[in-house]
Amino acid sequence: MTPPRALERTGPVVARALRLLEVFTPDRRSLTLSEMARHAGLPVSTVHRLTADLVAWGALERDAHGAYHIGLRLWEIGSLAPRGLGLRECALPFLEDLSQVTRENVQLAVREGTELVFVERIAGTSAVPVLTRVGGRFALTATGVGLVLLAYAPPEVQEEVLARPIKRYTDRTMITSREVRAALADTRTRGYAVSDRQVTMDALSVAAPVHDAAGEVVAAVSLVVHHGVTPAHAIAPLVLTSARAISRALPPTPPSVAPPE
Amino acid sequence: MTPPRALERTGPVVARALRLLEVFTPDRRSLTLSEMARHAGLPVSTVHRLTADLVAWGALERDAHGAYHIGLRLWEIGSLAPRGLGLRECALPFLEDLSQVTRENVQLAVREGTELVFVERIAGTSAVPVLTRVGGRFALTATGVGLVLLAYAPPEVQEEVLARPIKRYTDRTMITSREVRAALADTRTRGYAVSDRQVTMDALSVAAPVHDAAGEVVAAVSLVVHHGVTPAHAIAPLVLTSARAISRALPPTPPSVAPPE
DNA sequence: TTCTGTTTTCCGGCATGCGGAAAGTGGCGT
DNA sequence: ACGCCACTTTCCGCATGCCGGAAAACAGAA
Repeated sequence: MTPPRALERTGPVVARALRLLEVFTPDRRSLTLSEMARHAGLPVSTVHRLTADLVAWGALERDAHGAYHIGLRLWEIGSLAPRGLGLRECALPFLEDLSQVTRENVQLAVREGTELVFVERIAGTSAVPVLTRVGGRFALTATGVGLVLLAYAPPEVQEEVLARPIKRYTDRTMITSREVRAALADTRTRGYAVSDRQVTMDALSVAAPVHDAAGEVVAAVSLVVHHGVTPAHAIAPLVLTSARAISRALPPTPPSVAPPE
Repeated sequence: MTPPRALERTGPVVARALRLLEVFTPDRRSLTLSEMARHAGLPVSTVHRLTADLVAWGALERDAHGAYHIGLRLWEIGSLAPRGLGLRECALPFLEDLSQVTRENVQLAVREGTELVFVERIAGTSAVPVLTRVGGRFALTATGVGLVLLAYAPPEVQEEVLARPIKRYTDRTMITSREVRAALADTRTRGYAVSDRQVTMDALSVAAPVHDAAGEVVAAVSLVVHHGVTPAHAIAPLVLTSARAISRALPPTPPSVAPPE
């Protein structure tokens, strides 16, 4: 049924325990002991022992039916992540301005390895439905924010992403690495990225980079509007301005250079 | 200088690694290796080894200066906590209504052991300054949300909280367990709690319980207004209504009965 | 330069995690 | 009612892999 996952049951250390947290995903927020064991590729008795520790600390919680969930404690600690809530708090006022003015969707994302993670998303009142979730992941190749983050990512990351087959969402989604490379070049020269009907057929998004004090691109903001109403170049100044404002509001300490992979 | 922390360096297991995450707090979001060791009460070499694992997984990140931070990965996983982002997502629309109508502060909190954790906080445009942070902790005895959560908490928890000395914020803060007991009783009979100048001298908060499908109190909502403008009983219906609406919006599965302590 | 407070590496001993197996639990279909 | 099956929990002996002192490599500050 559920692919039991190719597993190297070799157990460095804590890695084992962390593997148990990884099995929770946006669409699997609740798991039983044996489900966890299956998904993590670990023997049940081992999982039983480890979960006991995790529950004792509050990283996991157990409900009335005996199923495990991610615990509040973990959320609490997680909310201290500079690139998570920290970034969100800095950016929020500006994102709200952007949202109020345009009544459209605003998104804030950072890169994590070869994917992106949405840190905030404000739904405009009359906005296009988008398929994103705060804390959710997405490919770097299709969205506006993704193109920005990829355009300014280290070359190794770009190569790794381009080497793999590219996910298609609509029949306008770029699928050859040639197309993507061109889009990345455009992004760098213009200073902002455009994603026209790449993810859904009714959305157009324009995204701009957020820099830290050291000049590194640490995040990307985007505005997602209905396709065909306003041209991208008309939206761009608005997004660029917000991105600059956020950059200026970031704390002087570099928000950390994460070792990806 | 920094209290090196009374430590039982006895090392069950994973507990050790989790202890390393605990050393991060809202006002200490960035720590060096040896600071972590000191605060966790563990030998440096042990910490060095463990952090390596944590960094490899993404629970911690390391910045240019070699300092450690909570990693984005942890935030990501943490955002799957039903009592964290999950709850927030259910409640947000209602909280926003409440905020828009009153232009005051709205707060959503859950109980964790003998304290409360703020899950969301919306700052009204003309609102009283409050000293709370999303993801932050607070005593159960002073705020409106706290009284609600305590009023419906299991007796052991109530006793434990009342047995300890009660923290004072203003000279109107209740400090005897007798006073608090009375307030809890009032809360239960009225169905909502009032905190009048208990935390700051210019704020009045009214809070109501949020129930899950099983009828358990799982969270509390509150409205924080300027003291002296509107009487509490005039605000109560608004808060009660919102709390009911949120209760109805919660998923049928009980959001988990956390083993506290 | 020297000195103090780091971070990193190394390694031998033994504590501790490991996981198979068997006992305990519960839900479901017949 | 019964027995079946899949799940959870407990137990225990083996050897794995963690543990942390000590010393080396490093980085600033005086």
